[in-house]
Order: sequence, then structure tokens, then C-alpha cells
Amino acid sequence: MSISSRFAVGIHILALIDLNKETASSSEFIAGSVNTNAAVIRKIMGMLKKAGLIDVQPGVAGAKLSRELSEITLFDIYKAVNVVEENELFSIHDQPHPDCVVGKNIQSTIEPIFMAAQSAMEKVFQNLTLEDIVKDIEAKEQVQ
Amino acid sequence: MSISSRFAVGIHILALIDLNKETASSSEFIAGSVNTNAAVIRKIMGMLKKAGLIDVQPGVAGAKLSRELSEITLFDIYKAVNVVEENELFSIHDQPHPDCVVGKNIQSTIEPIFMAAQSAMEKVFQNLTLEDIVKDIEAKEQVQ
DNA sequence: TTAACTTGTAACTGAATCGATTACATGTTT
DNA sequence: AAACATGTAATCGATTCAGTTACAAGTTAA
Repeated sequence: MSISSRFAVGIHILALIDLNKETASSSEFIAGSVNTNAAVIRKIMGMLKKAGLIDVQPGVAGAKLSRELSEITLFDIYKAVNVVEENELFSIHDQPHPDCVVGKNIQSTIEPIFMAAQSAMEKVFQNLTLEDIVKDIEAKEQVQ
Repeated sequence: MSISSRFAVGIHILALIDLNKETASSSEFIAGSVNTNAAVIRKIMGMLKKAGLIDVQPGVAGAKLSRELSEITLFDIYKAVNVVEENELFSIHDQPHPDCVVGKNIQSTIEPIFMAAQSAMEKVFQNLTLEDIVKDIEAKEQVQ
């Protein structure tokens, strides 16, 4: 099991739109950088658009960020590309036997723990923004 | 995307083995409580056995915990049932274009963040043991 | 020793998701 | 009108999941 690369690609797309802002970033151009098909990029950009993270116009090449870099958290992107549903990172077997002490209680015992684990993971993304990503990339470029 | 229910089932199995320790818990019996097929249970029990969490003997009904309840963390179970590989909770698109500022650096920028997120999630399980699970189930029984 | 029961394991199934690909309708620009 | 863009649907092969069946091999008790 692995969480879809749509998340990583979404971050890639947004960072590229910003770092390439003097030129229009068409889906074809972005696809070249990500190394995938342009339709895949357009699909993910559609999700980012729907989430209000970018402005795109049909027929017009390129996209712009809807907000400041520092106002877009990785959690925003994570939610936008729809890789993990709310409280469903971990699946629980359903209909355990109600006449068994364990079967009767296991779901309500485990659920809050799984929710806590998912929250701990998501909090990491809430505390990071696209600005952190772009600055890190820029810093790596300076060194070279 | 959802992490396999093997994890939840693994916890169920171990809690049941403990709470039902006066009787032998055959795979058939456990399957009844979990509400699945006995072969599924045997497969997961094979993983728990391989991880050194339970003692099972071919041909002999039942299993015993290899350690004290308080010495088995949820993380031990999580690793045993092999639901998420090390540092592979999130997948990253490979071979982004090396001639692009973003493509060149995105992987090394994102990787440590994904690792941190996965670690934050796993830490929740490291801090909980089977004893916590069993006590919670027992407490719920007391109330009723 | 045989019969009944157990665990261990392999093979197969249908469903779901993923990423890639192709195709094409629709919108924009010159 | 021609060239190029986005939006979106359909399809594909690969992979994972949980369930199922089947059977080899080990254990126990009559």
C-alpha cells in the first residue's frame, strides 16, 4: 500500500508554476518536468483548481496560484488531490461478531487510535507551506 | 487509498487470544469473531508468528502470546502484518526531468517531509500496547 | 493405526485503484 | 480559419485486497 503520487505531483506542479512564473506553464510543459502524460497533469490541475489553489482558463495556456505561497499549506494540496479520505487512512474489518467480547468492542476501541495516527500524519502537512518547498528548492540551486 | 485491514484484524486476533486464554483459540473460532474466512486468519497469524508475537504449532489448536500484553506495541503488530513499507507510505513520481529546477530537486525536498509524516503516524502506535487495547475492551464490558 | 481435527500454504477470483494513453469536445488567440 | 490550449471520458495493464477452495502435513485420541 502506498498513497498515490498525485500528492507529490501536485506539489511539483504548484512549485513549478511559481518558479516559472515569468512564462506560462502549459500542461505539456509541466508534464515534461514531471515526466508523465499531459492528460495526467490536467486531471490533477483540475483538482487543484476545484480546491481553489490555482486559476486556469480553458483554452488559455498556463495557470496562476490563487494565493500567496505562504498561504498554501501542504495539507491544502493533500486534501485537494484526494489521496486519503477523512478518517479512512486505515480500514477496519466490518461486522465483527457482536456476541464476542472482542468483536463487540474492537471497532470503537481502534477507531479513535487510527484517527489519532492519521491526524498526527496530517499535522505535519498543516505546518508546511509551498513557500517552504520553493525556498528549499532555491537553496539547493544556490549551492550548485 | 486505505491501509489494509490486516492491521485491525491483527489487533483483533491478539486481543482475542488474550481475553480467551482459558480456551484454545483456533483459526476457525477467531474467524467467527472477526467475521471472515479461517484461511485469512491463518495467513495473518502466520505473519504474527513470523514476527515473534505468538506461538503456534502446526496441527495444535490455538496460539499463545509470546510476550506480556504490555510488551507488545501496536507498532509491533503494524510491522508484523506488513501493511506499509519503510518510508513508502507516500509514493513519489520517479524520473522527473533533471534539466528542470523543480524536477532536479523535488524528490530530495519532498522525501524528508514524507518520512516525517509517516514517522509521526507510526509514533502513535509505538506509544500504545496490547494492554491498552485489552483494558479498554474490558472497561467497556464493565459498563454494560 | 486410523479418524478427526488442526495449521500452513498455494492458487484462483472479483473488485478497486493507480498511472498512462488516446481521443475528442470546447475554448482562445492570431 | 488554423493552431494551440484546457477539460474530460474511455480504455488499458499492473497491482493490491479480501475471500474462497483445496490440500499437504502435523497432532490427538479412540
